[in-house]
Amino acid sequence: MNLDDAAARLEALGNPTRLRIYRILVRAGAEGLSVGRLQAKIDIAASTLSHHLKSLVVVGLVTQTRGGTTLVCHANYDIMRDLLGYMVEECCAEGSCAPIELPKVA
Amino acid sequence: MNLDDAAARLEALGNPTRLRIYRILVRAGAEGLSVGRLQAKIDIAASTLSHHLKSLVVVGLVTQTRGGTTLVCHANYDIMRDLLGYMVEECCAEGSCAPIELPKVA
DNA sequence: TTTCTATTTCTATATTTCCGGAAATACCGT
DNA sequence: ACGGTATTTCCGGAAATATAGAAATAGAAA
Repeated sequence: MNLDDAAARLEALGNPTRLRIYRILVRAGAEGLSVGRLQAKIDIAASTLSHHLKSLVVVGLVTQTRGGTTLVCHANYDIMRDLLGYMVEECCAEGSCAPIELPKVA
Repeated sequence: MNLDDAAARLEALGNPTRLRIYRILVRAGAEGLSVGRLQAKIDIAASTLSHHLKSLVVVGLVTQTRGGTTLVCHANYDIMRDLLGYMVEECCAEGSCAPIELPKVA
C-alpha cells in the first residue's frame, strides 16, 4: 500500500459516523449487514448513510453484495490488515507502536 | 481510547501531507526534527506546514519542545500505539486484521 | 535595544465535506 | 405492467478544510 492510498483509507475512517459504521460491520461478521439494518442501528438519514458507505466502498474498506432487493455490506478485513501493516511498517519506530497483545495471523 | 478520539486521530493522519509529515517524524527518531528542517524536506509554505502540524499536535500524535529559537517536533509513539490498539480491538474480527510479522512490545 | 532567524497568527480564497429532503432507480412479488 | 420496499442520486446550504502571502511574535545574540 502506498502513502496516498493509506491516507485515503485513514480519511475514510476518520469520521466518527463512518468509523462507527465500519465497527458495526466488523462486528456483524462474515454475513454482513444490509444497508437498511445498518440504518436502523445508527439512525441517520438514508441518503447520509449512503454517502458514508460510498466513501468506505471507494477506498475498499467495505464491499457490497446484492441479495435480492437489499444490499449487504461487509467489512473488508484484507484492506484493514494491509492498512494496519502499512502504519506499523511506515509510521512506527521499531516496535514502539506495536499494539499490545496483538493476535497473530494463523 | 474512545471512538471519537480515534476518529479524530485517523482524520489527522488521513491527509497525504500530514501522513508524510508524521512518517518523517517517526523516521527522525527520538531527537525529532525542527519545523524548519521539516519544511525543507517537504517543500510547502511555512504557514501551511504550521497548520498541519497543529492538527497533529491537537490530537496528540505529535509533540513539540522548544530548543532555543527552534521548535522541535516528535512523533508520539504512545498515542500511535493506542490508536493501533483501538483499531485492532474494535475494528477487527478476531485475528483477521492483525498485521503480519508485527513486532512485540518488549 | 536592535537585529536576525524561526515560527505562528492573520487574512483571504478556493475547495471540500456533511447533512438530509426530494426525486430517481433497482429489484422483487403479484 | 403495477405496487411496494430498498437504496442511491441530485441538489443545495452551512460548515470545515487547504493553501499561502503578509504581518506579527518569540527567542537568541550582538
